[in-house]
Amino acid sequence: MARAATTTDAFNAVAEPRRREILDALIGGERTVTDLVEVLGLPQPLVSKHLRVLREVGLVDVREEGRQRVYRLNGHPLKPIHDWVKNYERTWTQRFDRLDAVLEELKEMEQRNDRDGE
Amino acid sequence: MARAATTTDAFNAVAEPRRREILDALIGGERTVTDLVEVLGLPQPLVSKHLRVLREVGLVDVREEGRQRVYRLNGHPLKPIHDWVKNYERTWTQRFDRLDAVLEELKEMEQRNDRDGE
DNA sequence: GCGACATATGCCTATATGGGCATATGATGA
DNA sequence: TCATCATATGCCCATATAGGCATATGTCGC
Repeated sequence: MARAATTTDAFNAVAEPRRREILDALIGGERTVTDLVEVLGLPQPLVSKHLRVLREVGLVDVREEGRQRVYRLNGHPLKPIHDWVKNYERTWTQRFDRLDAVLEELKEMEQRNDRDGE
Repeated sequence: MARAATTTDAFNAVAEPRRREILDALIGGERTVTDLVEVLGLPQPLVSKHLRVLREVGLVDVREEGRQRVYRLNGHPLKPIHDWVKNYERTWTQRFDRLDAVLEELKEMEQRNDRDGE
């Protein structure tokens, strides 16, 4: 099997830095494709392709306005990422580093006992 | 160009669900490769390969203990993900939905004025 | 109707992935 | 020394990606 499609997940869609840039640009409000092309400094077809991926995972919505398409952010699909990564927050929070060290040492001892006991 | 390597980023490394499972398993404390194989129910070579990726982006550290390798979680590389996705939290927080709607409408009006004014 | 504008799609290439399988490497205990 | 266990690597394949470029589609003003 190859890598999972970029349109599988928010996780996969957002692994691309340009796509994150697009979303970042949309935080400020709705943007036209041309707006985004200018902000990102990328060729228009490439931006359209990235937008397609974002659309397919539901991270953006489109609205037609004359000959332009206005893109709007929809962050909901990012919630799973937030929820997942939140569980690791204490790993880099200075305040918990000592506590973590102690807890992990305790767990190691338990595991070592379990292994030896079997 | 192809997609960025999985070892480029925590973003890319973590796009793989099995790799997230491995990290999740390591939250409970250090684990042996065999432990992980049992927990994930995957063939050992595959687990070793995923571990390699996680090692290369610094998400896990290894320690040799006899003929086993004991893997330990290192969440620090996840911080950029957390920091990035945090900016989108209000998108799915019910409490802010109304406010966001109003703000976005205001911004739309401004943009429309800007566009028409040019 | 027509030419300019805005956007999406198609086709092409290089790349490296996830997984399957066999095997190399290394440590252990008898 | 040798068989066994624990782990990592190598080779194979199918897949689809990001980007480049040309072009299709659709809309506007005139």
